[in-house]
Amino acid sequence: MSINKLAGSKPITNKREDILKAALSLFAERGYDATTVPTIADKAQVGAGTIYRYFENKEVLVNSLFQECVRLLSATLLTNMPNNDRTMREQFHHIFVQMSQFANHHDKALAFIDSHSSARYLDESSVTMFQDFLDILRDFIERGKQQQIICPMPSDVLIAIVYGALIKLFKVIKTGVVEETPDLLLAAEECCWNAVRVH
Amino acid sequence: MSINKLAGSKPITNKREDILKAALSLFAERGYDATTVPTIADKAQVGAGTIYRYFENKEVLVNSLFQECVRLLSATLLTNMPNNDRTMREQFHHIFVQMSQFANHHDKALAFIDSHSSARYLDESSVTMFQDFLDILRDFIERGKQQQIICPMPSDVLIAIVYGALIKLFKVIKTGVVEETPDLLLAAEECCWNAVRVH
Amino acid sequence: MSINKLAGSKPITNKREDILKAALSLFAERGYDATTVPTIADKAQVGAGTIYRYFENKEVLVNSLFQECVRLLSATLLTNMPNNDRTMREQFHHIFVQMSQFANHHDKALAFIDSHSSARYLDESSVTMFQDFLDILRDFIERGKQQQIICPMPSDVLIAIVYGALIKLFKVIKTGVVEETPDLLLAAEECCWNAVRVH
Amino acid sequence: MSINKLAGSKPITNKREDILKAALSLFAERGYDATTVPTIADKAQVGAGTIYRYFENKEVLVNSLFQECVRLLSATLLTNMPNNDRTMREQFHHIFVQMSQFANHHDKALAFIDSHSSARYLDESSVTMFQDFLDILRDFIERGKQQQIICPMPSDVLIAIVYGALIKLFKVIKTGVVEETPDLLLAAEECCWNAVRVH
DNA sequence: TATGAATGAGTGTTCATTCAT
DNA sequence: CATGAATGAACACTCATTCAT
Repeated sequence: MSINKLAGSKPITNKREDILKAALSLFAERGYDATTVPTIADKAQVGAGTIYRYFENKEVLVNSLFQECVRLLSATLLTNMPNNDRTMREQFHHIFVQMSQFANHHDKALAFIDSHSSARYLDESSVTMFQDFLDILRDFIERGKQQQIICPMPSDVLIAIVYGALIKLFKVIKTGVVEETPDLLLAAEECCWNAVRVH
Repeated sequence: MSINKLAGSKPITNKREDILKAALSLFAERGYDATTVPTIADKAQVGAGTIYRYFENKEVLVNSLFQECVRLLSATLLTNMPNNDRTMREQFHHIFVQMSQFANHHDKALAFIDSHSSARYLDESSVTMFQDFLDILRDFIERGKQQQIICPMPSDVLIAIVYGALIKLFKVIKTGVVEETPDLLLAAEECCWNAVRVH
Repeated sequence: MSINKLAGSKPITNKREDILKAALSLFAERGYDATTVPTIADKAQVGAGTIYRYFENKEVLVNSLFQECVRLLSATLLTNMPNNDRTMREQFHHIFVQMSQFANHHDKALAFIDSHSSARYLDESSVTMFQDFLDILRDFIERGKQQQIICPMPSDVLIAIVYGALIKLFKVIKTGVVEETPDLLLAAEECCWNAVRVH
Repeated sequence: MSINKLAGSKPITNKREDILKAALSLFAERGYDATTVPTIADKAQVGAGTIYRYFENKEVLVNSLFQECVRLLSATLLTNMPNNDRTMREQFHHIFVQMSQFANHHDKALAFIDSHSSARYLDESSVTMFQDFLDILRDFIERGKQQQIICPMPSDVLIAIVYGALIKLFKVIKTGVVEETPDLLLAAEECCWNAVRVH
């Protein structure tokens, strides 16, 4: 029996996961079109043909990966999300902290999501899932507007501002240009909050 | 005399411009790697070989285009830039308005610049030119910090927040999801300003 | 077990060999620049991409082929080369006979070697290997000069004369313009020997 | 009036000659297929289109050049050719000397002729003209055989031997590997003569 | 007459995908 | 299940040739 198997259980190394991890890293760094399937196979330490056992083709792979990343991001945002008897500011703090955690724990996932979120090869399911993620922000924004704590502007505009700011913020932190300290994060969070709150 | 010529001047239809325009549109929409040279040629209504009379290869083309776009964006930002005896808020208004104008007048240039600004095929000159653009924002930010009008945070972080917000903001406006009205722009400008100013 | 396999051995049809054989035929007949890679692939009965699994590019292919041909020619010349206690004439007989055998057994190799031996795309290794072949002739010539059996002239000149004569001789025989008989070969050998020996 | 024109006469610089000269140099050095028409135009200092005023296409150009070179070589060989009351040896001396002169006076013509004499793009007229040149050697050889001064072998074989030797000989001299002195030429001539004469 | 910008068919090469093992 | 050799369509790029000037 293979050393990789325990009787009746899953293999210790999961090839599907290896492939997704390799693809994430490469898609995030070079983009979908500049990443070849054999390169993914090399990085995942599997044969090129093996990728086609788990994903019908390259487009299915990128959609699977996108959905997995977005699902995880949404799940992260929703984890322990304070309910509505907490202040909007506390809820925003939660969003910011969870985004930050996601950026830290899933190395290139945020960059991958952002750079691929309007790609021509995303299928309906991927687009929907990304909208579902944005809807988490939208819900927050709209509740804030109802409570007259967040600016009375079209939600899409407010989402764009805060999402755009967060994406570039975590990107610049990731590059190491600035040191990530608790104080810095708190200050940046305050900036983003100031962008959307009523003054 | 040909209708295409004015005495002593260049031809009215400039193939180099046609190629750049077609490339901008395609690179912005599909990305560099997914855009084929023949497709650019078709859209520019020139032969495929003609592109190589004007640009040594595809990489030179994308760099030329990138530099031309960034140069124009920087020039737009600097046009009639109020000098330092105007308030920071007035200066920010100028930046915001000029960015908005650029987004309106140069259809896909902002999206192209943002999605290609950290591409592996950008040459040193392109990278420098993009840094020069960011330095316009940086100068503004740093003068604001000196005057204690802008938050005392690392400039790179503040640039990321405001640049990220602006990029996604003009993108969502461009898509037509929200109607671009003077009031909306003023409100959005205020949001972005609130993100970075001292409270 | 497949008919194409013998236990522990390579497949009976070797694609690398097929490609080299097809390339030899085409390069010899039409030259390097007039031979397209797809044409080689067709003749070798492989896909165009397959050639690039075995050779990095067309230049590597032509160099590999050149080296293989020259190595084989040198090996043929050196096979059973009589040692120095045989007369120069006997040694020359051996050279002539082996060249003739090579021309007969390796259909277009001699023409290919000659027409490509000063090509701009030959790499250092190919050039060296061809010099090594010429050095076999040079060694012979110089031993002959020492023994005052071969004309006291610059070796390069003598090599040119005898190599030039042999090349065109085997080419005309190959074309079938003249019938190759043992007598003809012996007479031609005598001609070539007379060109360089002392009278 | 142009400085290049004298009333009623030909232009001082003849573009057709310039093109042929440039083509000879490039074809001899890199071969027909590796030489581009624009490169010839550059070297000839004419526009690319100009070449097509003088030659219908690239194949017509190479055939015209080939024929001009071979015609000149034949003419050189026949110049002052001693008639039949001179000895065969004297006639061979003439052939050798004239070939040597041709190699010296027409820089790359001999290399060009040899490397292109069996090219697929030569037309009937070119092939005939090259045969006519070989027939000069053939006539000499056959007269020598009749007089039992030259070996009683197929003329094609003897031609191959002496022509092959001469080609490589003048090539090695041209490269400058050996210094061309009158003595060297006389000795080399003797070698070539020994190859074909009866012993 | 001479030009060289423009062309598009054809080149060398890559890569998503298949399938025999 | 897993593989990677093999494929051929599609790519970036070149160049013989044309034609408006």
